[in-house]
Amino acid sequence: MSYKIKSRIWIESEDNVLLGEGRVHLLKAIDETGSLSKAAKSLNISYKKAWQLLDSVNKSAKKPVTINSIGGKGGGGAQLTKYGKSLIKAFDEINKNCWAFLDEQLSKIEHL
Amino acid sequence: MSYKIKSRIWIESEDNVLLGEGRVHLLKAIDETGSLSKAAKSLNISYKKAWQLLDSVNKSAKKPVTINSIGGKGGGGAQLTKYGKSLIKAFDEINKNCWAFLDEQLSKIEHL
DNA sequence: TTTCGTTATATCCAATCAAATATAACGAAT
DNA sequence: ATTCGTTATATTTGATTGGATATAACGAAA
Repeated sequence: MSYKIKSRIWIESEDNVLLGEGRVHLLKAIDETGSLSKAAKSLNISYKKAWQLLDSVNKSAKKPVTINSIGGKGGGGAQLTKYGKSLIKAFDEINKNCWAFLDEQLSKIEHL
Repeated sequence: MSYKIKSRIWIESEDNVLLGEGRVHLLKAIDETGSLSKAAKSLNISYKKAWQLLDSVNKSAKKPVTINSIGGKGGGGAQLTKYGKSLIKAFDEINKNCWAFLDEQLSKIEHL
């Protein structure tokens, strides 16, 4: 049984985490459900945690990543901005490339 | 001010963490000081944490990474094995390559 | 103006994690 | 035998984290 190489990448802004794997999952769930509370339920995390993550994302980003509305039809909701979608796309691509890169590096430890 | 990409890589064996950045730092300090307690002090971590890390490393590795001795001249000590040194070398190289790789990926977010 | 489901926030409690402390076991040297 | 500094381990305390709960604010629609 050989060793495996694992990795985590994330994007920072002024030493604050902007996007990591968990945050991207949350943003994708918001995009699918249209609300933060439904996204939290779909990910089986508490609303509190989801809200804290989203708040941190929007505070770290240069431009809004979601538009959140309170009240009104359906009680309100959250929507990804175009900017948010482009951030997710960039993260996913870099992350995928990183995995592929590390796969190539496996040869450096297969003899150990 | 632009975003930054950060990363962490680690090597796993049977779903146990074998080597990460912290563990590599500890092993290098052991190599320099010849003892686990001195290594812990030099890294400003508790002996307990250092011991737990080293124990986990040696339990996850296929072959011993350190040889630990109790009692005797100087009270005992810990020494890196050749195998441990080769693991560190491989980790460092892969990690360095990963940083360089992610530097190249920066162009994918510099417009965001 | 009442209803509704949501965002936003505070509070409390449990659980997990880290630090600090204490102590035994060890073996070469004296 | 005693000393010494180390490895190895348990215990306790404190800090941080996360979950659960409660509640206010909101605004469109009925």
